[in-house]
Amino acid sequence: MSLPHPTTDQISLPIVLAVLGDPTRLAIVRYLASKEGVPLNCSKFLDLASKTNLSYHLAKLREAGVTRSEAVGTSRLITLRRDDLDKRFPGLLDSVIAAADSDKDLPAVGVSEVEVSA
Amino acid sequence: MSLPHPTTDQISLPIVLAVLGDPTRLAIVRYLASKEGVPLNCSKFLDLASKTNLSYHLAKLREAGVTRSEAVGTSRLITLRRDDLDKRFPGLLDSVIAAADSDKDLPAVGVSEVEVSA
DNA sequence: TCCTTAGTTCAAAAGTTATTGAACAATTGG
DNA sequence: CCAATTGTTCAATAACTTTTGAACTAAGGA
Repeated sequence: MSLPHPTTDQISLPIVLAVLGDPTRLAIVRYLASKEGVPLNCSKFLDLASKTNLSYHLAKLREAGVTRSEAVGTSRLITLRRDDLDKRFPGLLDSVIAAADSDKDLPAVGVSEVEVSA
Repeated sequence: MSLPHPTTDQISLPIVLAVLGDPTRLAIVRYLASKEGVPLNCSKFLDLASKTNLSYHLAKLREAGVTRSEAVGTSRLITLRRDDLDKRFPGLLDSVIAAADSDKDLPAVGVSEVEVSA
């Protein structure tokens, strides 16, 4: 941990909803959820927005308490604060992610990626 | 029905989240949920905002597909589109309402009301 | 040490949303 | 018909949010 994060009980519902109500941030959260446990760095999300803009969106997610950013070397490792969100707002994250997964119009990370098969 | 409403499959997740990410609108939805089945008119929400401003917020909720507004005489009867939302985003509305109910900092309808007992 | 990589910060511009008051429309009761 | 009630619309403004590029910092490798 390095940057300011709200504590679990400081996480606010309207702020979380507003933060998730942006397609770019929803795509980030969805991707983090799909790689749960694996801390990702910002470069993973470069197909969603510019580096500067990503920095802005990732800061919003962090400040809302949705993600945790840890400085490691020159990278930031980003993880979903699933436990904290589940404790504070039971069921919310799961239903948002399920809804996002079912929405074909949403931007997504790595959609234009080449699938590497064995 | 009288005013433009999206069909169930036109309801968009980021739009719903953004619309719910406003304390006034969250309070409206919460109150509608607590009076489920009872269509309410706008005047019920006058302690949340001015008449003009309510008109704006209620239009946002309607356009997002969260509520239904029916013109009856000079009133609008407003209901939650629970079935449609549950179909489109299972579990989402319930978890948002449960989270809102547990948040003591959120504005609410009728909080300063006198309780009329028998 | 110098260069590269990873990401931030800052200020400006662009775009969007919220809030207001005054004027309007439609329905209903007297 | 007249007045009251219920809510909308419009234009203005205020307040935020998003996006951008240029300049920056900090760590790590050659």
